[in-house]
Amino acid sequence: MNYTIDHSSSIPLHVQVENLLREMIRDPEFANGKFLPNEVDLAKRLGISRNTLRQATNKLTYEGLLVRKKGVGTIVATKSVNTRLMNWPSFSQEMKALGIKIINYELHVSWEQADKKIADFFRISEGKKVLKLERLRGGPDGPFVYFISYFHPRVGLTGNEDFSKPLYEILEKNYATIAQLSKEEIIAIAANEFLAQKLGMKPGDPILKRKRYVFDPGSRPIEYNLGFYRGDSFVYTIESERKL
Amino acid sequence: MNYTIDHSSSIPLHVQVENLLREMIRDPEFANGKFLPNEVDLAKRLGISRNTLRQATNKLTYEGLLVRKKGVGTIVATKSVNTRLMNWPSFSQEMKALGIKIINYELHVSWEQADKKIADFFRISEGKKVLKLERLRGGPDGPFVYFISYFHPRVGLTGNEDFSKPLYEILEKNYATIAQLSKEEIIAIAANEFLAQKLGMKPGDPILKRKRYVFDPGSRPIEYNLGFYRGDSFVYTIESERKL
DNA sequence: ATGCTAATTTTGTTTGAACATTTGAACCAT
DNA sequence: ATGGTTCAAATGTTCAAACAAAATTAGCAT
Repeated sequence: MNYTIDHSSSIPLHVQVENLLREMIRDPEFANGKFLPNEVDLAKRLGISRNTLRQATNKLTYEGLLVRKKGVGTIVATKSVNTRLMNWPSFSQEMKALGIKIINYELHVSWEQADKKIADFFRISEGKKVLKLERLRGGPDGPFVYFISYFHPRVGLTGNEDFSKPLYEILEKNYATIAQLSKEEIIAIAANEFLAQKLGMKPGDPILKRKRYVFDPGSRPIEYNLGFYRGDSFVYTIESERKL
Repeated sequence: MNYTIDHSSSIPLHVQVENLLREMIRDPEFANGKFLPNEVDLAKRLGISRNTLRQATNKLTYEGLLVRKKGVGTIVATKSVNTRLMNWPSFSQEMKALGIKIINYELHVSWEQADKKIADFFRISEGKKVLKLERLRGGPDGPFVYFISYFHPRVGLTGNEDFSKPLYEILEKNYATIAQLSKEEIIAIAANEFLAQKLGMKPGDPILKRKRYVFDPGSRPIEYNLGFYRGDSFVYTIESERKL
């Protein structure tokens, strides 16, 4: 592998090194607990000073991607420790971060009359048609989440979009609608017959139910989302900060 | 205000400066959009090199407490800008918001040897004694959550505190320890014999398990918290904002 | 073998210096 | 006034060097 940096480039060396290291630690040769070359050598190899190298590693250390230990060396943080504050990860991003390849097991698009709950949230009249998207998704070992999404008519979805692609991509690229704020509710429920069958569980098994209300930058409702996660396979991770 | 630092102390200068700056920016004189003294002057005034000062400001900048602008100066981030994430409600606050009066059904305090998991999180040696707090709490209709908390020895709890009062009150008032950041994991599990008995459910019933890692403003671990919520009665609510 | 000691390796801390880049203000010519 | 240039101030980048502190390793004495 030939990780090198460009001294004549206009972008700062420590930024180049930072990006380079981000690639490095994704590389199986270094990933997950492996040692990085020691600072003095690595700096020499890259043709930069140790300080500049540390400028980059400092940032990655803050983010929790690297763990340094005095007298020992620098290792790539194990995944469990990881999970840095991504402000609001979409499902695809969440899974990618965990190194899980997403498989769509089922995908169903339909137009449905808004019931009271949805009409209230969307602030539209009851009975108006809204797009409903149902997806059974999971990893190589089988499905582990059943999604139901309703979209506000305003976003202009036709139902003919390619929903195998990440949702945020469809919304942002094709419709310039940017989700901004979400409100969530999470509870534990027992699987009913339907969900048990979809997720490969027994009725009564624990399921994580996540309701998500999504708003655009103008605080207008754009999506109502329900997710049913297999209790044994999904870990929902949150990182939050307290107001002073 | 005579902010000074101790050159003979064993704790690194840049850490002292970092803490000093944290106080500074809470000071009304600097808080909220005010300019910090320029780097060269401030370094000189503190009797340290500019690099050491930047080591501290870098961290605060990364945390979003300071905003630096080339050619202009460094200002304290305004709170509105800094509200990058939601407030972080404690259990008491959550319940109060829902209009539920909290009742402590059981309360048990003990000292326990830290196992590997806890020792790792607290960054202490395995087997060291830590305070363990177990609480069965709920509303008028019965208990609906079982809490287990472990506290870092640093916070200095004796075990004789009045734990019927809100935790954050005990920590902030008596020990000036302010929780700042938390990491959470939520999964759905089936109730075991013990939890079913405590929460008045049947074994196998769905339970929401919440792991919470709590850090102080210096990112030092202070509490490890486990919460087991009755699936049918508790709603966990989250509000988050997306970075643009 | 066991346990202590010393050497080595590696990251941590700190300083000083030089130059680049960006911003804003002062100044000047039209 | 307007526009452009210059200058000063502030942060940004980068290097070289020295010593401190912690962890591991090697070696030595018992």
